[in-house]
Amino acid sequence: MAHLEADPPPGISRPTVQTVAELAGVSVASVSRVLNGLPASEAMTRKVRDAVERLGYLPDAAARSLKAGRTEQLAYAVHDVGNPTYVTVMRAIESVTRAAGYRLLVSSTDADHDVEMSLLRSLSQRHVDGLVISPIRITDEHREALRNAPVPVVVVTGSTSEGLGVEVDTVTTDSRLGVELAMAHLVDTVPGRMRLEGYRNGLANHGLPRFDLLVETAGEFTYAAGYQAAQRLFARIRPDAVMCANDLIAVATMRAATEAGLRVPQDLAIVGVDDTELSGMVYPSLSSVSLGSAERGRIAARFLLERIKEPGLPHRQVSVAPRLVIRESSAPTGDHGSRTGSGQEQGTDDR
Amino acid sequence: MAHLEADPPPGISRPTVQTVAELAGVSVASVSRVLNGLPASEAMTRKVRDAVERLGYLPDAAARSLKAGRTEQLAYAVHDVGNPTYVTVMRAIESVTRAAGYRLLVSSTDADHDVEMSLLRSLSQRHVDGLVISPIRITDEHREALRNAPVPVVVVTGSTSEGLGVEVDTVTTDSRLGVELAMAHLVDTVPGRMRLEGYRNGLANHGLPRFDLLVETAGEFTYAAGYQAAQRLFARIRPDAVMCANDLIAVATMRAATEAGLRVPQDLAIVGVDDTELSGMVYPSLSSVSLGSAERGRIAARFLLERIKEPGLPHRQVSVAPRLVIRESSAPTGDHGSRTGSGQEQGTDDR
DNA sequence: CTGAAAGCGCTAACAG
DNA sequence: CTGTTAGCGCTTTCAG
Repeated sequence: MAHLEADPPPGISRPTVQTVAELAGVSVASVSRVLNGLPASEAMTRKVRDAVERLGYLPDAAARSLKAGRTEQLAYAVHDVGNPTYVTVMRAIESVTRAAGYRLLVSSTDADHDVEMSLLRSLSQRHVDGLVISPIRITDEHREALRNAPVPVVVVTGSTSEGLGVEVDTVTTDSRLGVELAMAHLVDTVPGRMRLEGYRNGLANHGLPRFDLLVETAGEFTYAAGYQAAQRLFARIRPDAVMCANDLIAVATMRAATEAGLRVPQDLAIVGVDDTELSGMVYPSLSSVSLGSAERGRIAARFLLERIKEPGLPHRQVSVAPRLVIRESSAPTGDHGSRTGSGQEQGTDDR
Repeated sequence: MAHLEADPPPGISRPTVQTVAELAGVSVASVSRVLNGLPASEAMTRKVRDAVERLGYLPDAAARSLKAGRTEQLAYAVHDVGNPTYVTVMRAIESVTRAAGYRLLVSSTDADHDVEMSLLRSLSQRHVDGLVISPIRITDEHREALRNAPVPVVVVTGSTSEGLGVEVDTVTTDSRLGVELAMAHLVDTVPGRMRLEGYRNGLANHGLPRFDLLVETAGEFTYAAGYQAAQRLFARIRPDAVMCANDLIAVATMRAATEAGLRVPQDLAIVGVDDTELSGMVYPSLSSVSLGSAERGRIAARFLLERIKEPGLPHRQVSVAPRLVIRESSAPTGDHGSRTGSGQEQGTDDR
């Protein structure tokens, strides 16, 4: 790589303010002014725009950022872009930040811890003006990186933050409460199928004794893992209801149930968590605990923008209330279908 | 958490190489060398690392990019991050580019043309070293922007490129051929349900006369649009098979069919397009035309990396062969369930 | 209203 | 092996 004057093989190096200024016969300062909409004479403006047009000039973002100290970009770092939960959060963040003139970049770490850390570090190295991150769990390394981050960071999680241990803005939700809502619903609205007393006692005495197999999938919130766990479960017992850790697992459980000869919801009620777009698409549609993804995203975005504007702000931690969205998969009556289901969201779009 | 000298809230500016050099009692050049792993003495290395540690120093990406001319970042611009097709492409791009040491940023334009253009322009302003874009359709503005782009761009589309009209690397697939495969499959494997002769004639004479209602949804490749179109369709006729423009629409059609009292596949065969992750999740699982998303992503990534390395390369356009993946929704026999379906991908993971 | 000039933070020659 | 120095491309005082 002979580096010398760059590498303009067939091409002369791309134009700079310099080039534009020369072609326009004005100073670089004037070019900059025109480009940034600062006061300039009619003639000047025309000359500069002309030159810009002719050269196909585009300002260099790196140089501009260096000087300005801002990039006009924000980032959202997630484990898995494919997960519908993050999609909902992301859309919310984006709509808020875009309105404020920022571009949102999404970066996926694919559940790799090292990648996540390197991302957290490098993205915050002023490639962006701020960062929203949805980590699965917070390690000491995270804490360290968050503390050092030269740009504002907001953490969005789906589960209650167990006292993050760092001073950061945090938006969480009480997923435990959400699951409780779902449990109450299952117990109350699906009577006759469930041995209520034993169930309640079991819950009280040993935690969730009949869910041990599903617990095996913890940490792997994927369709595949859910499907296998559900198969194992149905090979052993025929439960009356299954509470799944997320929608992907719930949908997988629905399939496994059908294959095992269980009808949903007549024989088996199923509830998922996250209230993703998926829940309204499957048949029967899936009851799910909404963790307020859209709302969390919106709040996170607002927090981030506010902190960018005013870095000294005290750190805030809010928790969004979970909400149970009942659909066909746990409908009280065996009759599901045209009555309940259009497959569309009913009411607010706040997932 | 008093952090020593970090955390100057009302704040002294963040540390620079300058600061580090002073604290370490060495020159800025030495700091840079140590940080970039260039030859340095043991003692020097220690001193610098020490100072870096104490200051919590992180290099400024903008400055580095400005100097180096590279950002080590690539971007993938899509209309809708929520669409599973793009997710597959994205994963493929990322795994290739990450191996080459680049970070991938995803940017969603939410089907907004203006946003897409502004994104295309600004992202390519050297915020990234290269760009993959999946536009829905190419306008003159696109052509203009692509022509001017100061960084390499690769276009990935799902449909055959109608001669893009610009010199760019392009990765497409012959979706028309894909649909033909699906049509042949539907006609051949679902006999007895279909009035073959009339159907074939109809195809030959008038295009796809019985699909007019679905055609209404063109341009809106969403679940909601698909659901409504399917409802309209089933209110008018009871088709033997429906070929849907993508998986989202197909899944919506499945629900509408069920609600209309049509069993899938016994009464109605359904085939989607894109072979997304969704296709294996729904019940019955969805037959779908694979447009080779993963492969397209991989090729696009390779093209981009190669062009970054060697800008003078001639522009390439490749087309990936489509492939029909038959699942339950169009299974030849009315018997579906445990036989066909695990809900898992069978064979290659090449969507 | 416009031009000259001083850097933003970093890397890469070039000397020493 | 280490320090000095000249910019990368742009914005922004400060004079004119």
